[in-house]
Amino acid sequence: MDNPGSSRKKIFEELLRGHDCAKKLRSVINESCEDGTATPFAEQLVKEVLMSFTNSLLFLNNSTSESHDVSNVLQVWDSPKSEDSQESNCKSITVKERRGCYKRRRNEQTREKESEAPIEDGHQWRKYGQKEILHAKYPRNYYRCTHKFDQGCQATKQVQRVQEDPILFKTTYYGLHTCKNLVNPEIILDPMSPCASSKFLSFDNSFPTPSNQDCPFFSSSFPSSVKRECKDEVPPSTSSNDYLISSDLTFDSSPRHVTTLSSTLDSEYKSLDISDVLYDPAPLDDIFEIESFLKFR
DNA sequence: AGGATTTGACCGTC
DNA sequence: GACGGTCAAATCCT
Repeated sequence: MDNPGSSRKKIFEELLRGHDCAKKLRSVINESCEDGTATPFAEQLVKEVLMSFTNSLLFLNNSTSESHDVSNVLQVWDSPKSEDSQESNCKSITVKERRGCYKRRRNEQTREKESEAPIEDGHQWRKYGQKEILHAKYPRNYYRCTHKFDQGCQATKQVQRVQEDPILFKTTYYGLHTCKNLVNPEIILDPMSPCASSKFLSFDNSFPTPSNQDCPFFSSSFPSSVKRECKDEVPPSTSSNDYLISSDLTFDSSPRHVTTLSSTLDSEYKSLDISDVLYDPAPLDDIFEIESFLKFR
């Protein structure tokens, strides 16, 4: 029986092959048209095929361990497992005994964002701690993914007001979401965004733009009136699937799909390597950049 | 009642 | 020993 890594590699290669074929098909279709552009329907079909391959590749990438993984090549978020190898010492003991089996973050890939309000980042978070930080005027708030225990999602974030500019909140993300909420996130790109290079996602319609009123995650630093973090920073519908591309909407440059969310999510996912590639609202061809990453293995 | 937040304590790292 | 990250009991909210 093949080892998992080998199987995965084969799956990747097959997906890439399909991806490549879809690309060629697109060229064929375009060439078959006099003006070099395919019919909208054909174009849409090709897009959907490409999206399917892309999502599969992305899924595969997200669901893998860091070994034998494009994550390594792509410098995808990885948990500091190597560093924490001794953590296994903690796993066989009881929860009570595990207490204190904590590691200070070090050399872990992070992404940071500052915004005027707590960020709607498309995930559900639960606050698990607050800490006064030395020389910092405002406490740091610690959040973990709500799905930490039910899905083993290791994503965490820290939110702290910016001392120099208390209007701003600095959010630091650690780890990738591996949770999978399979509710259709209806992700779209925002080709109109000024930060075209930021590959962020937007969720169709309705989730509210966060405001201080809605998302007062700061507690003790903010007296009384605000005790809770915003009920949900997000609609309960997103997760690693957030990174999936909706074939309906993706790459649709029509402004009607542009939601106000862009401004709040915006460069949230800037550092999402493979996701970046996949969601870059640049011309469709850019999506094939994934190949250069994946073939790097 | 169940889920989320608060907060003091624990413990690894520096 | 100080600091920072996490745990978990107590508390709060819906």
